[in-house]
Amino acid sequence: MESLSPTAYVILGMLRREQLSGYEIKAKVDNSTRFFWAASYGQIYPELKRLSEAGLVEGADSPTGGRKRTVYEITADGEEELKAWLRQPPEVFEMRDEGLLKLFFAEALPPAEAVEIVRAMRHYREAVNARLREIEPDKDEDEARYPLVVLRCGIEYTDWFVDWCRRVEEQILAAADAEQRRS
Amino acid sequence: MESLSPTAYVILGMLRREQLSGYEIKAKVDNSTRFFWAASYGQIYPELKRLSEAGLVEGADSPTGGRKRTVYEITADGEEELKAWLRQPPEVFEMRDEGLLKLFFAEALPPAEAVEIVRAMRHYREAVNARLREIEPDKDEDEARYPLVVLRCGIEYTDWFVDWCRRVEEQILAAADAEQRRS
DNA sequence: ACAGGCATGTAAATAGTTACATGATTCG
DNA sequence: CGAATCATGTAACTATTTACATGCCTGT
Repeated sequence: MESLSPTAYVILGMLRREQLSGYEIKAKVDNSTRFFWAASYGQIYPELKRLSEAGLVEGADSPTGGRKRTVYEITADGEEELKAWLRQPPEVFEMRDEGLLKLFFAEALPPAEAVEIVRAMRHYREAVNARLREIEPDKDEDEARYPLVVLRCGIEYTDWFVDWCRRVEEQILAAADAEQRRS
Repeated sequence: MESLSPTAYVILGMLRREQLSGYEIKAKVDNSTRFFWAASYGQIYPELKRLSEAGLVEGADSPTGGRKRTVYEITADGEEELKAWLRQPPEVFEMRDEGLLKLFFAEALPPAEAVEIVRAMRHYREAVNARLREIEPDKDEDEARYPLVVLRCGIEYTDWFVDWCRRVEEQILAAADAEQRRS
């Protein structure tokens, strides 16, 4: 069998706990894994079709009133595929942070403008932190142990990042001050 | 003017400090921004051509012996373009971490296997941390202030992440223990 | 002589986002 | 009634990686 796209496993993982429609999967992803693994409709719907053809999920019509709707359920094969993937060591660790990239090149700007880059980075992380803290109390400790562990990772990470930004902001301003006094 | 691809700015940023060939740009990226902004040959060479056509960089033949080689230099327009970009608030903050994704779904595995996911994550971050610490002493404090700030961000981040992994590993094993004793 | 690094480039494949089209239902 | 949300899907675009092809130079 051809290997599955990484996004396929997000779908299998989500379906392992409950039956969901494509629309609901997208909503779940946006509220949880999105911060370290996003997925768009453009991937979810075609992928559901492929998984269905491969026999890893099964769809059933389940209209809400007259609105047509297909809910998917994971099959035994799907669950095996998911577990086999979980047992492989993770390989993708990617980060694309435009803020860090700009800061890296910030020598091209005066300190007062360089510090703005870090401030923008901090504001973004503060917003994410607030968003994650909103989600936290919803989770039931027992029912969602690992999702909660991961969520708290996000909170702790953004806490650390915000603190780092604050320190760097001060550092840049202090260095600029010292330089000005020297001249 | 059409807006530039994000990778174009990596090139402009690198060329602002010194003239470089495409090959050298790739090497620089691999030793610095790669951890938060990668670029491959497949992007660098075509992008250099485009930037050259747009007048933001200028290439000059500079063969090493009989081996042909083109070094690029940033133009005044290129520098303006770079600064204008640096002044825009950063927008891309993406992360794709297969380890966190697997951990999120780890309920499908027994704790002894779930903990392996976290261990793999830790080993990866430990390796990155070691790599960054190797690079650190090379940097001259004054000549590369911002690159050093960013590098130390990477070290601190991986330090934090490794510590988080250790704590989660213990937590998972402790929970598994408690559950076993209960039955 | 040959391995490894320097050097440039392209083609194909894969990934992923965005925008759009369609239409039903629910809530205020 | 209109806006928001539920629901499914596709097309076009952008980004990016991987693999390959080519060939020179340096050190062993």
